[in-house]
Amino acid sequence: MTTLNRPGAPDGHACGIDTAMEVIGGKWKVLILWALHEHPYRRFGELRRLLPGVTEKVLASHLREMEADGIVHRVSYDEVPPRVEYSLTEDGKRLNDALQPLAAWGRERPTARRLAERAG
Amino acid sequence: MTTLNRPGAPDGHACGIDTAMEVIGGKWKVLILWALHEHPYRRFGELRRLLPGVTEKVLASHLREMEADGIVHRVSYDEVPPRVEYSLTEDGKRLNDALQPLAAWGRERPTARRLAERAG
DNA sequence: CTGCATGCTCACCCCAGGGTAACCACCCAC
DNA sequence: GTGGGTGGTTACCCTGGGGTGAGCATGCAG
Repeated sequence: MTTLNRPGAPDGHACGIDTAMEVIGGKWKVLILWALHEHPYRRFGELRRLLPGVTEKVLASHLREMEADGIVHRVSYDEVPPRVEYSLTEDGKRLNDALQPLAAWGRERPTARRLAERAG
Repeated sequence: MTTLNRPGAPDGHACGIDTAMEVIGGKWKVLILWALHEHPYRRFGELRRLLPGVTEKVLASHLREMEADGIVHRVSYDEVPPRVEYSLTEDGKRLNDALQPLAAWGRERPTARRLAERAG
């Protein structure tokens, strides 16, 4: 069971966060989202270069899932060499917007304790 | 490397989302956050009952990490039987607030494609 | 003495998600 | 014919996060 198995949340709330968490649950998904937000209409290789450390396999599978989730749009041009362009859908843009407060929280937070712990 | 290994994000943005994602990265953390938001000052056992499916081990370790991250506050009363109360810190409350747009996105989203796919 | 209730810890196992690397089909430049 | 660049796929391996179940310290009710 990879989903959060809650037909009704703790006390009846639909909550919705778990839905969102599933969609952005991959290791690189928020970064892909962010990259596509900053650089609309990128090709596979460009995205790969924008995300140092990601492997082709993982990038491909993440993009595929995000496409299935309707947050990225994929356009394949029938050329040689092949060209594919990825962009955010409207829903993806809204997701990105919804992530901004979280990003702000992350940036503002008062010197997280566990970061020190990890560094040490 | 469990962190997202980005001294500077894709193109120089600090981004901050990855920080937040680390903090809420556990399977049950957002639900704990939510539960503590709806029911402030809950005991371990109560929390457990609020999150059907979570095991003691995982709940304990998640609470521990969240405490280390400064988003939950733990108060242990020297009684018998032991009593421990968990609550959100100010930072935790802010995190919860920051999650609301995400929750809204999750609730509003137009019939996610992969949900159907999973059901089928 | 037994059981129950609390809030954990410990030892163990399992599997999915992610990493590694090779390969494919296509065409062009050399 | 060899190499490069495109956007992938396939096979395999490996780690760690989470699940399972037991145990522990304590005191009270029965």
